[in-house]
Formats: sequence, structure tokens, C-alpha cells
Amino acid sequence: MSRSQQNLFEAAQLPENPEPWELAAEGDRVAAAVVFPRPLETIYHYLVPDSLRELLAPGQRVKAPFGRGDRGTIGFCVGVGPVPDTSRKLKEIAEVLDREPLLDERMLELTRWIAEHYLCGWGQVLDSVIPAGVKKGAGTRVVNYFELAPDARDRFDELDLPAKQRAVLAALVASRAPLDAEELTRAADCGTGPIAALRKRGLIRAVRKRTVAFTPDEAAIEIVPDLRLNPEQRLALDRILELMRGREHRTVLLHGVTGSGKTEIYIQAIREVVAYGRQAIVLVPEISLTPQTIRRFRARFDSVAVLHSHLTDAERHWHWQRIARGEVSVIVGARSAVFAPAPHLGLIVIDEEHETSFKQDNVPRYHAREVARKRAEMERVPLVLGSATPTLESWLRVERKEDVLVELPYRVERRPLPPVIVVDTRHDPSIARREALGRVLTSAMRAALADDGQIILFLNLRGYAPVLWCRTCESPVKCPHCDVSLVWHRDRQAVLCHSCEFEVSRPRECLKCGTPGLKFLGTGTQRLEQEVRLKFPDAACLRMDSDSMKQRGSHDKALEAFRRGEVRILLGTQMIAKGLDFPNVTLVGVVDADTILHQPDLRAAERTFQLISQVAGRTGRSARGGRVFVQTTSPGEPCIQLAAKHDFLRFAERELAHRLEGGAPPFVHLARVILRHREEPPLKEAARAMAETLRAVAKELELPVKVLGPAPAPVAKLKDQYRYHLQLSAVDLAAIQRLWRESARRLREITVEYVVDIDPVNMR
DNA sequence: AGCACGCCGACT
DNA sequence: GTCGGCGTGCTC
Repeated sequence: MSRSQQNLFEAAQLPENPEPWELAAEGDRVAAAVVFPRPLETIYHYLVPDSLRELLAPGQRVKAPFGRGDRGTIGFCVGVGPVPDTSRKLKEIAEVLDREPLLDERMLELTRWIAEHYLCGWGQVLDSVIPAGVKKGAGTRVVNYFELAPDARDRFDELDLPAKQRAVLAALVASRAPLDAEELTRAADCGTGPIAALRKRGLIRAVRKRTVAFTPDEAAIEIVPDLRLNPEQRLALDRILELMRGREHRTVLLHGVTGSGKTEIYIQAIREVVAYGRQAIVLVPEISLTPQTIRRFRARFDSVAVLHSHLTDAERHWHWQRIARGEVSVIVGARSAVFAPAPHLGLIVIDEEHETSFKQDNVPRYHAREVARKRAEMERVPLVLGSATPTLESWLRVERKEDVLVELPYRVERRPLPPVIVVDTRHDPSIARREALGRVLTSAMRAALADDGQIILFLNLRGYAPVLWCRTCESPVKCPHCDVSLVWHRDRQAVLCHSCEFEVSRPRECLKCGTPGLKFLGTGTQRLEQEVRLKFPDAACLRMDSDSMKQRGSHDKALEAFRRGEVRILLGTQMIAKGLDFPNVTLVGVVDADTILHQPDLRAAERTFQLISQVAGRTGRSARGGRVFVQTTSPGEPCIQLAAKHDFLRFAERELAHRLEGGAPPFVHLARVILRHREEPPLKEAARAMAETLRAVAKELELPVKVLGPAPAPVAKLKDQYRYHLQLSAVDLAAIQRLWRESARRLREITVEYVVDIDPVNMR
């Protein structure tokens, strides 16, 4: 038994060293520790019948009778060992579902850590970590393979057989491995009849095997050599390599301004890892997982697996198997790629570390950065976090010397960062006329176009008008199912709810009071597109948002058109804020910096700073230079001012001071409890009762946890369910975790549905 | 989360 | 009298 297996037994509360009498009493019966994909903390024990003993190992799925009805339920075996010391009569495992473990001991340990850290069931974690395609065996099928019966080879010469049957036998004699029906009929030039006849005679027999019935169509790509690093990059890479060779875990924060060449450093660090025969995982935000990013890695390494959300189950399964066999050196993917089953991991990289999409927003609500940190710690390999605008969480760790800071303060070839001009739109005549582009930005656009430059305009709202105003209610019309304003989409001639599926075509009257006469207020990307076309009729303009980019491949096509210069003005949402690198872009406009700034979120300033910095990174990438215009009604806001000066350090210092003063993250850990119910009064009462219980338990156990609330959630209703939330905060996350676990029993009286979110990043 | 058990209201 | 509403509590 391996060491880590023993650890699992401890977790499963099996006796580590059973007393001799125990062994005698139990004979040599074996028990399996099983967890189920449900919100259950408990590890359940089952007897392993002798017939399954050889087949069962930790990491495999089993079917076992569970609950009062003894229904066959699929669970995950997390340990095998002696029968625990319990008076309870154990049931037996009914079936072993996998031939091989789906996860090794380390991954089991990692998933257990996630369950404990994020307060959910271990089985739930395992269930979400293993792709559906792997569980289903997608892209594989069971095929009959034929081989000679044991004595057929010897009797071959004396047998008197029809010619075709003889040919089949001859083919099998010649082949060393068993052949499937297709191979056999081709080799013997016959149909299936002779095969069936031979089988009947007992001269050949069939063995059933699961085989891959999937062939990937990955076009070959030409490998290009590594780029020459500039002195700063060289220094940064050396620092990372030095830590890598130490064979100790370290987390490196690679803070490099946009365009400083961080990706090249990742690539060359990975090269070293691959040279040792190890694998690297590179996590990138989902929206950055574009064909360009993929090509960039595939042009530098022989075997790259790209895990993105559009893979079919069969493709995902195929990659998973290849990764597990160690055939892939580099795994590039979004959040869930942190679970790639690489057998000899050498390095984990997280690009754009500050991106919120690394946090999963359903159970298990893990943050890929924290999971990566844990995994890297367990595997004793480095973790590299890269960003131009690190999270304050990562920055504080650096300040506390918990992590190592490596900086790239300059762009490649020492190109300057673009000047950022903050435009006060409060007294702008165009804005007063409800236009989206103010006078300053419009004339800057005119100049850029006259100078043959290209333009990127960023606006964080999709649709035509984000507000449908009812004059009678004197308020925006809301979705009848959600506490969210409906958005007018002109292209579909309908108002949509961006939180649920609700849609009404061309409403003439208010959905609440029935009065006609609605006004469309505010500007979304569709209205912006119209305004741009009106003001610049001669410049080809393209809108990129999730509405216009629904079709597969349209994203790549749009960017290609922009790259070729067929499109002069590119406008869109978040999806154009990252990673794009077009040398001819000489102007970037942030149409409304206030949309993020004024959100009720403790990180609103941080997000605004990040947005401006990231968007600014899209220009000035060639000798042509470039400028950035940021439209806002709060031009004095420090986060905007400091982003305009590209001064992350000052911003971090200021913002950290604020957070410290306000007792906010990263100085404390938060946990958010979101309760939901169809009716508001019982929900409110349940939330109150929960807060009271948590406060009482915290007091009894003297746990230093603050309990805030309850209060209606910022989105007070979603899909016909009202929402309330509580906020727990503590310097030490362990205090929150303990409080939650210790309260579990007393929280059983809470009958409305609720979830806990540890270290939330989304406060809606 | 599921699911069985249980204790109350409208039916044959 | 029974069928079934969904509140309650447990699952090796």
C-alpha cells in the first residue's frame, strides 16, 4: 500500500493499524471507502465481495446500495482497506464500473482538499472534475476481437477446412495481435460468414475490448523556434528557472505590463519542463482561448492538448486519455484544465491571473488559482501567475513575501505604454444629446481614421438600450422573473432578460402597469454600432459581442477581417478587451468606464483599473503608437487616474489601504451564503434564523467570525426565486470553515435552499 | 440531493 | 375507510 493510500484511510476513518483480534474477527474482509456525488460530508463504507476485490482500486466508480431503499447509486471509491471498527452492518459493493482508476492518489487528495476548503461534498468535486465524456467512455466502443483458440495453431495443418475459413485462420496465425472483424475480413478477403463458422467450430474465439472509435482532426502546424528574449525577459525567465530547479514549490507572480512578452517567458519555462520529460498546464481565461492563442502554443511544442468548452465528449475523452498516458507535454485550457491528469507535472502557469472566470460559479465553487496553488504545492512544482494587473490577493502575498515577485516593467523593444486621456463627459454636448461618443472621442476617431489607423471601442453592455423606461412607474421595466432590467435588442425586435430566458417582442406597454409609452434609454453595443455607422459612414465597422458571435468560428473570422484591415472600427464587449494584438490599432475608446465603477461590488475600483489597463494594452503595439480615451462622469476617481498613468503600484498601495481600513479582502476571507426561495417572507425569516444560528455558534465556540446580514442580494430575484444573502468574514478562513461545519446540525432546520461561496468574486 | 416514511386533508 | 399532499430526517 502506498503512503498516500494510507492517508486516504485516515480520511476515511479506517483504523490505521487494526488490532490483531480485529483482523481475526473480521477475517481478511476488505472494505471500500465510498463518496457519493451529493452534498454529503460523510465517507461511506462498504464490504468488497471477493469477486470484486481484484477489480477495485481507489479512483474508480462503483455502484452500491444507498439509502433506505437500497437503490443502486454511483459513487467514487476513495480508499480500500481493512473493515472499519463499527457496530453498523455494512452493505456490499454491487459493481465496479471502471476498469482503471479515473484519478490517481494525488488527484484524490487534491479533490478532498477542494471539498474541505470550499465546503462541499467530496463526491460532488469528483463528479465535476471528471469530464462527462470520460465517465461515458465517449468516442469508444466495445468491439469483438478474434484470436486463435489455444490449440488451433498446432492443429492448423491437419484441419480440413473450406478455403475461406482456412484463409481466416491463416491471417490470424500470421498476426500476432487479435484482429477485429473488419481487419480480418480484409486480410482473408472474405465476408463475416467464415468467421462465424470458425467461431462455432471453436477454432477462434472473440475477446471484447473497448477501443477508441475517434480520430481527431488536428491540422499539422509548423513548429517555429523560440524568440530571442530581451534582457528583462531573460532575467525573469532565469529567476523562474532557478526556482524550478529547486524542486520546491514556489508561486511566482509575473507582473508584466501589457505587451511585455509574458507568454514567451511561459513558453521558454515550459520548454525546460518538457526537456525533463514532464508536463506543464497553462490556464487561460475562457475568452482568451482563441485560435490565435492555441496556434501560438501549438507552433512551439510537439504535443499540445487544448481543452476548451466547445470540445465534444469524445474529443475531451481522447485528450484526457492521452494526457493520462503522459503523451502530452503541454495542456492549455480554461479553468477546469487545472484537473488535467498529467502524470509528471512540472509546472503550472495561470495567465491573466486576475480574470474572474477562474472562479467556478456553481458547486464546487473553486478558484482555479487556489486549486493550482494547492496542486503545485503537493507536486512540489512552481506555479507562475501572470498579469499586468494582478489581484490584490496575489499582490498582498508578494508583499508578505509568501510569493516571489518577478517584474517586466517595459514593453518589448521599450515601446512606451500609450497615453491614456480621461474624458469628463458631464458637460459634453454630444453626451447631453444622449449620444454615446462624446466630442473628444469622436474627433480622435476622425483623426485616427484619417491617419489610416484602426480603432477599438469598448462597451460593457450588449443589446441596443439597457433600460426600458416606464413614465408611469418612473422606473425601468424589469423582468417578471428576475430583479433585472430588460434590455431592448433592436436586431431581434424584442426585449430580453440577460439573467434568464425571458423575451417579449416589441412591447408597447409597461409589463407591470400596462401603460403605453415606453422610452429606450442608455446605450448598448447595438446602439453604439448604429451611432458609429452614422458618424463614420465610410469606415467599415464590426460589432463583437456574444449576440453577434454566436456562430462557431465567427469570432476568429471577425478578428481575421480586422487584422487584414477590412474592418476599421471594431466595437464590442469584454471579448475584445483581452489579448488582441493588432499593430495598426492607434486608438482605443472606453465608451463608459462608469458601468463597472458604479457596481455594488467591493472590487469595483479594482475591476475598473483592470479594464482600463487591459484595454489600453490593445494599442501602441507598433512604431505607429496609439492613444486611449476613457469616457467617464467620475474623472477624478483614483482608479481611473492611476490606470491612466499606468501606475499599478500606486493603485495597489491605495486600494490595499482602503481594504485594510474597511476590513475587506484580501485582509480577510469572505464567505457568502445565498439563500433562495419562491416566496419572500419565509425566505427572509430563514435568512434571519440562519444568521442568528451562525452568530450563536460563533459566540459559543469563540470563533472570530463576523456575520453580516441578512440582506436581499444585489439581484434580489432570479428565475422566479427571491434571493437573500449573508456574509461571513474572518482573518483566518479556517474559522469560517469550522463555523460552517459546526453549525451544520443546527442549520438543518433551514428548509429553503442555500449555497455557500468561499472567497466569492461575484457578489450578485 | 434523493428518497422513504409519516402524519394530515379530499376522494371512491 | 384509502390516496396522496409535501414536511422531516437519514443515507455505510
